[in-house]
Amino acid sequence: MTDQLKRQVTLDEVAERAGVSRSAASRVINNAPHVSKAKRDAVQRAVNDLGYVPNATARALATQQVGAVVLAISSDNPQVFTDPFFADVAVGVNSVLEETELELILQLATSTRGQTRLEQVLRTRQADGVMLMSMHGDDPLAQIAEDSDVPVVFGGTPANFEPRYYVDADNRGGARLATEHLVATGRTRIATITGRMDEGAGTARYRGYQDALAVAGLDASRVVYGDFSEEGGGRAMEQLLAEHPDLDAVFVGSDQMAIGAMRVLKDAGRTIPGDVAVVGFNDVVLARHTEPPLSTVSQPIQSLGREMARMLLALIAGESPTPLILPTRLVRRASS
Amino acid sequence: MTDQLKRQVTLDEVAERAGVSRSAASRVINNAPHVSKAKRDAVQRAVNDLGYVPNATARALATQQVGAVVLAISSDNPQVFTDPFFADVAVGVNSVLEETELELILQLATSTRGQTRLEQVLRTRQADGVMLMSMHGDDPLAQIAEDSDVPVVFGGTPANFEPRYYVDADNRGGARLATEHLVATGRTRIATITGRMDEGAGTARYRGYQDALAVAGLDASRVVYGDFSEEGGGRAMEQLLAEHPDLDAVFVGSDQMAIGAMRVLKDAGRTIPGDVAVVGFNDVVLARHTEPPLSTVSQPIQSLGREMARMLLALIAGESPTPLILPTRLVRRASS
DNA sequence: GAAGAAACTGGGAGCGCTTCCAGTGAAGGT
DNA sequence: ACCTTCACTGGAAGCGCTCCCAGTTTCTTC
Repeated sequence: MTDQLKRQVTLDEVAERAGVSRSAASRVINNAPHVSKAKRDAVQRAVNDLGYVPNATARALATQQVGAVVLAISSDNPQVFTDPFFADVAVGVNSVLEETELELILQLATSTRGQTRLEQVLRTRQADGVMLMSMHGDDPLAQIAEDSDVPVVFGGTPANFEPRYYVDADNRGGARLATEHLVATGRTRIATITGRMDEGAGTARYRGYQDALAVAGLDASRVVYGDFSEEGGGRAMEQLLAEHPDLDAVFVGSDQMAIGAMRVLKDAGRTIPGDVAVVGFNDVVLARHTEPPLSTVSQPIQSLGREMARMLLALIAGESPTPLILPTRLVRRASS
Repeated sequence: MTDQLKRQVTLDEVAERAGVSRSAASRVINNAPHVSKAKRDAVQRAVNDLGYVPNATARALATQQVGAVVLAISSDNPQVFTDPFFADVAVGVNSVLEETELELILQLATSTRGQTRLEQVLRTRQADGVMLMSMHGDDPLAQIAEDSDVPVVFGGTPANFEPRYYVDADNRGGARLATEHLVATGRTRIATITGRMDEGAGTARYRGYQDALAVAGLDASRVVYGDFSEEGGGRAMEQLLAEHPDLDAVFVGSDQMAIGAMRVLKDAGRTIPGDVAVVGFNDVVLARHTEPPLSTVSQPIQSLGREMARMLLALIAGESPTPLILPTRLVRRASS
């Protein structure tokens, strides 16, 4: 950081050097029409000579467009972003944003301050668009976002609330697939550990479980409500074992919880999949490495990010995209 | 996105309602001196009544400060960010930025476009500061960043290049710890699989390995160069086995590679840690769940992010912080 | 060759905020 | 009572860029 902050080259200087007006220079920068070839070239040359790069801030002020969108994770847990899930989403989002001029602002709205800031962005258009993830059912931000003037697309859906624009994975379908698979392999006393019931993913997966058992005519009452965490999964499994010692399979609402559950199962002396089959959801890297490797439902996470970004772009362009539900598929491994 | 984009409340409106000049209003917003208590209160009230929120863009233009810093990951691999490592760094960075007014821009400079953009940010001060991660030795961005007018702090260091401001983990010390541990447990034919040798982390860990063996008076020639990936680790292990079938331990430059190496080891019929002890580096979550659980060197990743942010803040404030090296520690598990 | 259309061109008014500066008046000192 | 001193105050000049608009030039077409 030297002191001689060499002043930025401005449009005026470019215009002067090219011998044209600032308006003309601006036009060629934004390649708008109504500039003669000669001037266009002159400006082009001046730009190169001077190494001119437009000042994004000034442009933003003049055009009333920020030139940035935010990817927001709203949660009470500062560590959520630590979930590899989000990194994947971010990669997807980035891949499509990279083709545009838009910056990606990361808002981990995990403290009150963060929430407030996100709220202000939503209310006062401090970004051209917002992608909102991991909303809990009663998060007031959901409604604020829905009412906002700035384009918002949800990633996943809160329970009890269907946003206008969202992209989600087919949680219900995936859960049904998983449960059907358990049925098909001869299990009859199939339990489930759900995710948080105030998140769409939690309830949808539970419904998928119910769907499959209803069709098969099996009892769907072996359920314990979990919280998506590994420890929570362990606790839930203990409770399940206590209340339904006869179970021969369990569909778990997330891989994290499934890992906790498997540990408890093993500690209790049950073999997997001999005594009880386990299938999770998400297909995190870890699932491949557990003992035994975990059967799970895989969702295209990077695609989710990509589609969110695309949908947001469409919204910004003034279109009205329809919500998107991405397919999930069963990945069968040794635990079932 | 309704059409009635209710125009934003401006400072002028606040001033008018409070019956003061715009200058005065501006002063109280930025709580600068030279405003009487009476006016201050009046403005305060107007702000609340109107729900005024300053326009960040306009402010940025006037103050010549962007109000945002970027966290950049420069790499040729679009998937790098998928490494849970970065998510952790981001969480750390966010935790300190949350206390400030600064936005966090994520730059996954993974394509040519991305690199170019990052370069422009660096050259034309489109951000108040930059945190740069995962630089390869010959990445031209390193030099550009170092010469830039905008404050830059490096996360980790490229090989052959010591940036002015950086925070890094004590890779060499950690590697030495790991290797000493192998020595202490009676191993004598200790091999290593290195990381990419154009990254500081790669070379430093290799040196740590050499340090320990030199002190112990053991042979340090059983080395194969890896690339930090799981497959690369597997290939490296195969080569090691072929060239040094007598090895009884291997220090691997990253957990990812260690996982690949363990698979190859098992496939080759060697028991872990019976025949050969394995220790990795990073302590990714996965390390806890491998079979057997992987001994590894843990580094405080979130702290790294936090310290990078803090250092950047200091730089922006005009201070001259000194580089920081964070401690690493050995986590002993069943693989050694 | 004249009229009308079409394509350029540059002046200037902002976008919303900060900040310099000259001016005002009250408080303090002698 | 007079002169400083100093906290206020608001007007005005930008920050760098976009874009409307009126004026000018060039091109068509009879």
